[in-house]
Amino acid sequence: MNSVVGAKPSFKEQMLLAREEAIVVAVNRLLAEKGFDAMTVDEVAAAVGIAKASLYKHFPSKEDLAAAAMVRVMRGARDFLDTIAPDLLPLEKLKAVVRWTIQVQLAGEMPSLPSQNSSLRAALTGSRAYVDALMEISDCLGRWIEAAQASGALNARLPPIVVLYTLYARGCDPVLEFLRAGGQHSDDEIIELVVSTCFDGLNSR
Amino acid sequence: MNSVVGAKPSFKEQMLLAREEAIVVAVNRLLAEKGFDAMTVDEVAAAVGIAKASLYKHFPSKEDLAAAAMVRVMRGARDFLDTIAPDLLPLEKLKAVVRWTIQVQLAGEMPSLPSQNSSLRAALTGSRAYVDALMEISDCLGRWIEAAQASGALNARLPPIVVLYTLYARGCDPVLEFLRAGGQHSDDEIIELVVSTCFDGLNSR
DNA sequence: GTCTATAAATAGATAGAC
DNA sequence: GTCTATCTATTTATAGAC
Repeated sequence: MNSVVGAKPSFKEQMLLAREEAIVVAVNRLLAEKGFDAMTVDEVAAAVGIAKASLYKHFPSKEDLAAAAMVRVMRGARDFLDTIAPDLLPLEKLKAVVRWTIQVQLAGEMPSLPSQNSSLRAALTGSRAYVDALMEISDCLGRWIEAAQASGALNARLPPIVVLYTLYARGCDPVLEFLRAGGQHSDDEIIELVVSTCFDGLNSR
Repeated sequence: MNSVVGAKPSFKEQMLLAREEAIVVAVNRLLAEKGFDAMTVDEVAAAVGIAKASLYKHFPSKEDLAAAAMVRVMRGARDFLDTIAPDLLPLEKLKAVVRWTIQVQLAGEMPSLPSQNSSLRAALTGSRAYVDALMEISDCLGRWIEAAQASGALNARLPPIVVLYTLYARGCDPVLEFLRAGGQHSDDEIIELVVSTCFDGLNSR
């Protein structure tokens, strides 16, 4: 009974998890590069170096592959939140999150999913791991947002949900690729420019 | 020789143009609803009410259909720019453009194209009408941006190209659909919230 | 679990009659 | 130009041997 939660995984189970991790990493990269619709299961199999039929032994559908990649990203985000110094001001915590999000995108590791695809939405909302991670993240960010608004660091006239969505939207910001394609700015410059426009806006002060 | 530029179109030619306009309108709506990859040519044919083969008599490929829809949108944007009162302050002109962009999106008339699809990019960059309209728009917005920066209304430390891309990005802002799905805000409220976060940022002043 | 081979469905595009 | 019918390629997914 090594599959019990908390029990030490057997060697075989470790190999299985390592293989599935390799699959999810490949899916993650392909989702970032081409998006869900353009990514094919054949490409995933080729990238991992196994047969397509073997893929389907691990994940029952293309949607589940994408969901697993999203779970990985969400858990990475949640883990990052835990590394943020607790003594930072709430506003600085939020800026750190946005910087991290942009870095993931620039590293080619941010999956891009079509927001309207219903079968994909079903796979995501049906994934306990995904929903849980997303809720943890939203709760944490929500607390920081309210604290920042209470202290006057964030515009208190904006509904917190608007702030939250605006931060989430930095994770799929097309400005990044445009700026990168222009070739006029380094990645660090791009990060600071986007953080600036996000928090300070375009107006001068 | 009624196809000469400026000549009065014959009745037949008017019918042809009207039919193609109906096609492009349907494509525009489907592109806004489902995106390029998820939209099928069969759906377009069904929406217009003609056979798929007939579609291909008007447009040689799916990419050309999407390009025609984009040309329509770009020309609409360019025409809107011309309606903006010349005596407005540059900053107000830019805000008016963002409001218009958001309204188009909320009306379900903003095509969503995958930014990485190369065959689609080729069709767009190969369309004289598209490139011309895009350049006219960028030139106009660029002038307003520089004027707003010169007058101190816009943050002059931001490269104008960053401002331009940030404005363009409002055309595919996922915040809109999130807020709409939440059901807590009217369209007018959503517009003002997004305009506010775009120009004023999230920080308080 | 991994493989080869193949099924089943779908999509973009075309042939040819009218 | 419009239609029906079809082609061709691709894609998700599975069967069955090992």
